[in-house]
Amino acid sequence: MTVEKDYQTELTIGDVTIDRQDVEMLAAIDDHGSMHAAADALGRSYARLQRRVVALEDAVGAVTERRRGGADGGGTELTPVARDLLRQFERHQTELDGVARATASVFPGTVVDRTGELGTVETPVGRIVALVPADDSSVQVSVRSDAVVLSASSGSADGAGAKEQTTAQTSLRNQFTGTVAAIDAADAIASVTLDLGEGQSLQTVITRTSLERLALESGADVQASFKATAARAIPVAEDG
Amino acid sequence: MTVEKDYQTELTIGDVTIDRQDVEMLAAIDDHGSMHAAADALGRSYARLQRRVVALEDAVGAVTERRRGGADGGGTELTPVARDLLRQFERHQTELDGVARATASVFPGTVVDRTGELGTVETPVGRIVALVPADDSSVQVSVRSDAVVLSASSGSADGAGAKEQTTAQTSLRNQFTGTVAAIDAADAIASVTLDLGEGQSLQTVITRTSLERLALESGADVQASFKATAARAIPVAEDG
DNA sequence: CGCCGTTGTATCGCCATGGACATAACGATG
DNA sequence: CATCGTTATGTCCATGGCGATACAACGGCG
Repeated sequence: MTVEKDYQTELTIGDVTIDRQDVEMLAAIDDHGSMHAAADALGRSYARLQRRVVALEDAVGAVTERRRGGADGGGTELTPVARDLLRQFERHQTELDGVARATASVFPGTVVDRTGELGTVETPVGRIVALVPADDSSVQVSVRSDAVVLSASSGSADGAGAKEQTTAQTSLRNQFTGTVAAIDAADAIASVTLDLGEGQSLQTVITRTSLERLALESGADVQASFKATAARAIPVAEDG
Repeated sequence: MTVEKDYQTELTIGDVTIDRQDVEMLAAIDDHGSMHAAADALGRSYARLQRRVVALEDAVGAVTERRRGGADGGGTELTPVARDLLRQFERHQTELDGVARATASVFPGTVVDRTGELGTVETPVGRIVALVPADDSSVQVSVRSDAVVLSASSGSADGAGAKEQTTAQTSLRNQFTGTVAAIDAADAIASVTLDLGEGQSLQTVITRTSLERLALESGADVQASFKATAARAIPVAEDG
């Protein structure tokens, strides 16, 4: 039994919420130039569609310019407001698509310190500074794989010295060293799995160019860094 | 007229989708120990709630253990499967909450090169290597503020040399220099707005500790870096 | 063995959603 | 002025979601 994480995007303006169906409706009107043709194309009833357009305009303002009469009988065109709405919806959706599809690595831990939204979480692989939401002590820290920065661990300077230096001049608060456990390279993007020890692994997505530039290969040592604001702690229930 | 970006999280298992209402229902059953009490607490009808539980079990499997009879008349308890569902839903939601609340900076541009999912986008502030979805040339590049790494620009080495060196040993493909335009510091987290020139700005969220460590103040020069896999290009309609 | 409070199940009715259909208004064109 | 295809609006009806109610089944307990 597989569980699919899903979501429905929508835009709320005042007291109406525009969902995917509304967006498809507006797009169809834009495509066909009339509400009748749009309703026909969508397999919906004209009456319902027209009512919805009126409802939207009541709440949002002028969304369409509707003409009736004339040689062609009239027609309906979208206003810039409507096009802007379509753009915003599209962008909202693709943004969520992007972040929702991205894989994440999860580390169990306990919150040992807290300052405002920020906290320090004790995990098997060390302490992670992350965003901690409410007042929970038992949490899971989730790190999106597109937020993890890899850097060569075998540079000229090595060990704690290099680490100190790097953290001192960037805003990367979390830094771990690990060995490359697996590389899954596609055309332009490669997924790299790091073994951090203690049975914990960290997933990263980097470009193939970076993969080659860092000369990564299975078993190699690398440093993985990520910002505290990219790590999010999620409360976990105490029971099993 | 403000537009609120919103979304409804849900879990899809087979042919049923569990939405927030279902989750609240299960949680109420867990709280009160019986479906009657849960329906009462939620202000819903018992019949409807009971039907929903049956429907869920038809699709998901044993979600509750329902006993009838006995001194107390019986009761309903959640199975570990149900608790696991609740956890998954909660985690899914907080994950989306986290990334959806995060602000993002947007740069208009055109795709000038493409390799698989990856592409190079020409923007007013320079070229950005980003994930480009479909075959569009006119795009907007969106960079989440929690994915931007700041580093001191006024280090010992300066200019192109330092830039080359940094990019060579990390997986950060995009690097820009800018001046701090605004700092909005909260308890533990600060929002930093960079001016990249050409009327473009880049927003970043960093910890207050990093803010102090980098000695950032308005007008200071900093280097902002982000991974190509953290930048997403979104197609934009050609018309206005 | 009856009591009790719960779970199971069926049925009715209300109401919102939405399609099907009819009718009017509109305005350029012939 | 009639035509024509569209918009605008109202009415009817089917469907589904959901509350309300009723009744049976259950099983420990007094």
